[in-house]
Amino acid sequence: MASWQRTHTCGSLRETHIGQTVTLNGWVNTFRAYNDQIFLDLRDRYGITQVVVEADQPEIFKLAAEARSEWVLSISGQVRERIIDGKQKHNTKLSTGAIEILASEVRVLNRCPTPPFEVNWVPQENQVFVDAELANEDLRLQYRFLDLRRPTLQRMLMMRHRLNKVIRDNLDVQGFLEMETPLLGRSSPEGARDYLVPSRVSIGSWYALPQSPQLYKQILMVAGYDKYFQIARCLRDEDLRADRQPEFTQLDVEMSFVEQDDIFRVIENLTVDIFKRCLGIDIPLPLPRLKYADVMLKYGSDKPDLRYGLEIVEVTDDFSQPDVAFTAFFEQIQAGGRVRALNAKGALAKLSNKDQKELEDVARRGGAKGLGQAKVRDDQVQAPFWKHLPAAVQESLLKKLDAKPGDLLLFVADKEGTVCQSLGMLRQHLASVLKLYDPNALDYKIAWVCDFPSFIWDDEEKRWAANHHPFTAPMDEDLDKLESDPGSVKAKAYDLIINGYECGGGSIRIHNPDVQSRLFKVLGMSEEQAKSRFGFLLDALKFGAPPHGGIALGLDRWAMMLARTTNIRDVIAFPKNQKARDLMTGAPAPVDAKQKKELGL
RNA sequence: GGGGACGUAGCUCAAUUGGUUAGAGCACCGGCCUGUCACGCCGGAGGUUGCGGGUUCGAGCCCCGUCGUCCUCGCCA
Repeated sequence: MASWQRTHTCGSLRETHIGQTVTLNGWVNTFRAYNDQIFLDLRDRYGITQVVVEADQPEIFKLAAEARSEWVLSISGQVRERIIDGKQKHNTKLSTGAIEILASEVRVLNRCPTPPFEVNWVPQENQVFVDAELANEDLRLQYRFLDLRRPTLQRMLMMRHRLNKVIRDNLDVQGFLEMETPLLGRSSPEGARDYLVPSRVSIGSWYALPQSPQLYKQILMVAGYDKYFQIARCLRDEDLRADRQPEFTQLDVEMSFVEQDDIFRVIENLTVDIFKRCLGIDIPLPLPRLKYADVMLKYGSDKPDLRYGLEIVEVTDDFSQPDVAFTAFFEQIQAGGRVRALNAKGALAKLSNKDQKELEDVARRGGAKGLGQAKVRDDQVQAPFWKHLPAAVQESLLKKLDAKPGDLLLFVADKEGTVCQSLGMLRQHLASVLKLYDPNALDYKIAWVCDFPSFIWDDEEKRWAANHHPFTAPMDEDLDKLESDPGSVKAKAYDLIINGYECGGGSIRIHNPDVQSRLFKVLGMSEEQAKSRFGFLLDALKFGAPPHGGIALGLDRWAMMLARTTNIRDVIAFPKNQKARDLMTGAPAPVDAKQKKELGL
């Protein structure tokens, strides 16, 4: 008796194999049973092959008749063309559809109870498989081993493999070394909440799991490994989102003797390679470089989706005119605020009254107290405040906003940050409801955002905080203003954005211990505090640190982009839910009293 | 920590807005069928409407609480 092990996969057999005796291993995708004949569609990750079992072989026919969805079978038999009475019966939905296996051997490798939800692959005319109807995500996460059999999840995880492979190939060619850094490290107070691990051999002391390999990679630069990368797991104990997991993966890159442009070149080279080899798309270089201040003004976000225009227009000057008799906006301006607007082109016809009402909720979610809406009609503009505006201002606004009949103009007056946030959210919302882009198209708008401010004012703590992180170098020309005017200091920091997602971020680091000390001082950190927290880094910087800098790409988000999903859990084999729980394993879970005692808890 | 949506058969969803015995498709079980291919046809089984309380003659539907899931704001250097 021949081995049960496969000679081919379920996606590999073609007309050229006709006549061969083969063995396939796989899961029962679907079955169609007659009295005297059974069709089994056998599935593995390569595809589906139809198996026919005839009643003239009673032993195997009986076995096949028992088989159900998701049983694991080994089928041996002859490959034959699907042809009946001289007529071809090919199934064009399957790449293996010209042939089938006439079973001479059926072995049940494992049985399976009726699955809690259907995971069978559904063939389509274009020979692509789609999912059966999706069950609730929590149920699917609980039975992740079944969910992972779905064709779309398999495709997305294979895409992720391709992404990792391209990264390793590309960076190797560019001369980078892949190096590992510790998971058990030291807590650093800046930034996100740490996941902590108690030490058994040093009761009362704790490790922290890394939020990123940031400090280690800088030390590697000091050590002379001038081109480093790592596909690194990072952990942050913060609340989750559709695009955020507590543990996530970064492509961590660091280089010595570089400035911003060098980092851009390396990552642009990699980006082109990734999109070419993962999707067959050509990304034109160089990537656009946008200034932080400009994108905040035009798009109300530091990670704008550039697939559509819909730019925000500054109209503070118009509402500041002395003869404007509209006090609500004027009061905001008096208080130092701004008035900005969006033109939702053609929205009057495209949006229902309910849709238009919802815009106000969106603006409120962004922090605005209200939303000024002006409907541009053929003969007039409908808005409560419009009549309070002088004709010249009306004309100026219509011109600046390029207003045409059928347009809906949306105004927000507030503090600058609030105006940006609410109009930024409105812009995103409008693009979606007005269908300004096709979410299913292979349309990628990638850009750098740079010229970030070094510091932002933390209103709660009443101090300056690092916008990026405290090792980010200020622009050379701003070094003088470090103490006198921290708010105006710009950083050598940059983000990489794709379709509205922040997919990477990095900076040139401070390699001069004096500058590093000055920066800690601005952040309100004393010499002693800095020493106790980052002493090893400050030491290292003293021992001949080369100028260096780097970047980290959020690989989960890259995988989302490439796989065209908005759910990060789709590109992670074993993700956690929104409460950071693993519904399959039940983690986190209580531990034994004995375990706790050993750890001094 | 705040806001929102959802929770009805194994799964996906209905239930004329508080009114008879809570329905359908898929899945499951049984029967029929030799060219199906997400086979088809006939039949069957399957429900503490997440849980607890309340209002009412009467609750899947209304109210309160609670648990769970997702989205979102804060947060995420």
